[in-house]
Amino acid sequence: MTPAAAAVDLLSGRERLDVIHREIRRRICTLEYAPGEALKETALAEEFGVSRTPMRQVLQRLEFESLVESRRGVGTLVTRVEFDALREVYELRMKLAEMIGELSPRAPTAEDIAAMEVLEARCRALRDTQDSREFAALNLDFHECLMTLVGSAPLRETLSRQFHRTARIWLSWDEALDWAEEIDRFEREIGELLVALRVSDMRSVGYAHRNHISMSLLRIRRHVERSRTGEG
Amino acid sequence: MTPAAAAVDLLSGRERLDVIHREIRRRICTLEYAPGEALKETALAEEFGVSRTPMRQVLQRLEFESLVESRRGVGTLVTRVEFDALREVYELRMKLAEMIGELSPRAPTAEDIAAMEVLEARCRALRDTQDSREFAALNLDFHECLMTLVGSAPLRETLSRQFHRTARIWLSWDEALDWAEEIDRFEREIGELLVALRVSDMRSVGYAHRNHISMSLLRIRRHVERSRTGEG
DNA sequence: GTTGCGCCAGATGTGTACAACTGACCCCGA
DNA sequence: TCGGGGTCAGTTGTACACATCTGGCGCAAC
Repeated sequence: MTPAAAAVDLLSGRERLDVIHREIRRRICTLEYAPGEALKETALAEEFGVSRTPMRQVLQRLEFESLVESRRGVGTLVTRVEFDALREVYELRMKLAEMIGELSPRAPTAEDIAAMEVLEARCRALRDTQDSREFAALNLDFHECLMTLVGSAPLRETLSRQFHRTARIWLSWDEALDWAEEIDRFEREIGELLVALRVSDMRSVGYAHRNHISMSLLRIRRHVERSRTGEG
Repeated sequence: MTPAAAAVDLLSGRERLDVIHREIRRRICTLEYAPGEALKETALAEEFGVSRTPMRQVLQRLEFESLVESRRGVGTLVTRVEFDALREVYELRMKLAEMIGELSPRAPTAEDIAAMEVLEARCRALRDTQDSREFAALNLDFHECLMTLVGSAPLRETLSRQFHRTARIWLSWDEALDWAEEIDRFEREIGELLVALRVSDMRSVGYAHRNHISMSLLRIRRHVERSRTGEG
């Protein structure tokens, strides 16, 4: 029995499928599965200790989320992230982030703040290691932590969906990034959020996150333009 | 062979499933399937001339869209629309509507305007009939027409998803509504959109739609409060 | 050497039998 | 009459066999 199968075989029904879904999504968002790579239902089913039928449910859910695309006779291909689509997603995410403090905002608890402080510490520890896998994991965990602060369920779902759709873009430029600067930026964002959280100012949380997305898009645009110039 | 099966059996693969999905979604949004009603995979599969496997795909997609909920040993239940959830959805839709003219707006063509004029005519014709089925169909068609004007794909998907989630709320108050007033309001909204479309002012389109959603939420709130008062 | 055709391993899509579970009905006893 | 427990018809969840299709490889003709 594979480790993955051992981890999920004691769960039952819907929970098991949720765990498998999260795990495969994690692999896609951390580039363990590269864009364009063909996943195979049979291999995944065997790894997780289930038959093809529930594994296909998971993959279809990922297809609705635009993370994979099933093609008959070929495989289930991990999607690529095109810049135009990414720009539209980021522009939407910016607007959605503004709403965090406006739509049914939830007052942050001491636990929320503590969880965010743990992330801040992990980010600080990351400075020297340049571990891109841990960076990816931190990014996903940060998002999840932020989502717990969103009071409006439909807003939370929408934010989460759009986030995962493009989360892997950073890792694909591994060497091209100024690592220290990226860590600095990330740590600064978490710091800003913590300041706002400690005074229960969810509007500031939303706007700070919005600004982070905005600046990310600017950097992506610069990076893409530089690449195109280099190619032409 | 049932009529539904005859209509879809010449399509193949993904298209066939899309057609079935749209049809069942339509039935839910027009209250042909009442909230709480248990749909049966076997019966639906037989009606559409497919086996349970693809029909389950469709139902799972509807479950992701929060329109049904599968429960083992019971059936696939059409969800109910609670007011708190509805309020959150409407508040999000209001914000999303504002973005129609801001995120990648698309210039309306003569065809777009013509299509909207057809809807206006249908709305006018509806005034005397009080045909709630046609009202529901018109509402869905209007939404679809509006969505063709949205340039940003992620925004369009999100708007559509949130719309369908609550679209059936109107029909459940069939007798309680002032029919003539509802038709008037609807016709006025289409009229406002047409004015904006004719001058290619997509911002006005978005804001007009936002206002329509806002006033709808107000009326829903009034209706709910009146019902609760009446009950208590 | 190049091109084109055909075969085929292997992938996803579909149908079906069986397992697991739920809710209601019925019957029996107090 | 009412309460409780067992039985069972009917439903969704799972596994698997088969149908259908794709892309690549190899061979033959030119």
